[in-house]
Amino acid sequence: MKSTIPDTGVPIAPPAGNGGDRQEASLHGEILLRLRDHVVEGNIPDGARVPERQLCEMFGISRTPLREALKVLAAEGLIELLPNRGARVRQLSQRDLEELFDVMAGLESLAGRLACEAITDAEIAAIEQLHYEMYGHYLHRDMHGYFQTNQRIHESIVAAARNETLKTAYGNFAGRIRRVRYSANFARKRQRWAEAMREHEAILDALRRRAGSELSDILFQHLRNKRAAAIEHLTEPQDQAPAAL
Amino acid sequence: MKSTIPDTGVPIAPPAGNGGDRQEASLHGEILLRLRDHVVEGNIPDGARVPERQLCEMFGISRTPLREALKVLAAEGLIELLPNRGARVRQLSQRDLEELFDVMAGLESLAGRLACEAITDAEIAAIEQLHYEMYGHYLHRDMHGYFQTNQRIHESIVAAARNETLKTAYGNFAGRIRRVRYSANFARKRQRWAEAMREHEAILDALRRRAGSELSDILFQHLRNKRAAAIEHLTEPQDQAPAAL
DNA sequence: TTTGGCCATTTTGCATTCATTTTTTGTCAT
DNA sequence: ATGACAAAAAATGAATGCAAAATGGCCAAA
Repeated sequence: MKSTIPDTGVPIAPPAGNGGDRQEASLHGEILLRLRDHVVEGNIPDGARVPERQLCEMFGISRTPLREALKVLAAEGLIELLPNRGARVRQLSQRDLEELFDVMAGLESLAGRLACEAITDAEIAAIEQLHYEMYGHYLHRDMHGYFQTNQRIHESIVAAARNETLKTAYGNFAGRIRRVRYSANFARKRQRWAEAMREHEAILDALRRRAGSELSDILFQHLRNKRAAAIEHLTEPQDQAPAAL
Repeated sequence: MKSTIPDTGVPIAPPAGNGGDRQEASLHGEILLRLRDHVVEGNIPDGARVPERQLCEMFGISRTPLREALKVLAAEGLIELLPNRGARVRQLSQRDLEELFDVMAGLESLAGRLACEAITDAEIAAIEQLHYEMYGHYLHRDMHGYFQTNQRIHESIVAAARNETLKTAYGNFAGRIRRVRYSANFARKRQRWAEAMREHEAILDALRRRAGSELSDILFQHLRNKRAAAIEHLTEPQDQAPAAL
């Protein structure tokens, strides 16, 4: 029996308006963006098989552009392609996470070093602004606000490095660990939280003095501590994390 | 066109790396490796249009797997895909090169830091061995040998970092600037060469003492100097550009 | 009840085909 | 002769078709 392919009702938002730099003329590019988001946002359970046909119906396209997008996502490390057995959302082992966090640490460390070479007073002022905003969230115990502002600070440092290649690579790696990164900040160890605030003070201080090498060290250590918190949080997820296995 | 791929019994490629795997079961994977090599080795002039048909004939396959490989190479940054106008070998501007060198510097810097955490005495001894070998090439003014050994030293440091994710990323970026990197070492400024040797002494020294932060700084500066030499060499290539390899 | 093999169905991988878009070419007018 | 315009040719983007492999079900035998 031939199941009629629903070519009319596309359940997922079509191109529509795009905010930012996300726009692709071709269909495969469009699919790539949407599929990447779909995966990063965690709509597919870890390690689950994802039949092409299902994704095709979901996006209302044929298999060719979808398969092209899958190949790219596999190259990015978001999914893995098993020969003749389809695509799976890549299951990140604890070791994978440790490695990813370290690479992120290296990239942010680099970003800090480069930022000190070129950052303007205005940019520093903007980051200071974010810092105080984040401090406010900290005082109010506003986890979500803290997380958001924290992200923006780190992104500001990366932007201040004035290196598009670095920025792109940073974005790629960040995408791979987005969910974990979020929960890492949610580790409700108040002590770690206060520690992170102090580290951010040191970051700001080094940035003001344009002390590249020093900032590099501080950022690396900061990310290393975040990594420890994340791993710790994942190792004992009895708290409230979804079992997922 | 029968695939006739010998069943090596390799069911699943290790999920650790994605770009560095040296063998693929599927045709598109095979093509990806061959095409990447083809591009990296410079068989296609910079910025030249590359008709799909031509590549298809070259590899003896149809367009589908080839196009999949092209998408991946574009995602890696080796080529660029112009909408409805085909693939071009990506032309690297001077700014692109500067950025790439800086990212490489950041990754090696990270590698050095991580290596200090886990490197064994045997590994250090091996690197020392390479170092003296390289010194021999330096004394004999053997550029090619020097380049090769130099590469192996840096790769050994990356390997000692024990981070497959880092290793893969490093390999990707290294591929993008392979030719330039080579010619960078060919800059026949004797002064720079001697300087590089001294820097390598310092690298080895810091590595012996497992001084991670210090090694991180040295490696970054070392790559920065290499970057300067490369850019300088490219800016005035009237000298003797090693165009044809 | 469990285990192993056989066959139907589904899914993947690649080739081929179809529809646009781009590029080239040929003709005509200035 | 040169430039503009139109049609032909070619290339790209996407869809479809087909063979091989994998998945799952079924039944027989231990």
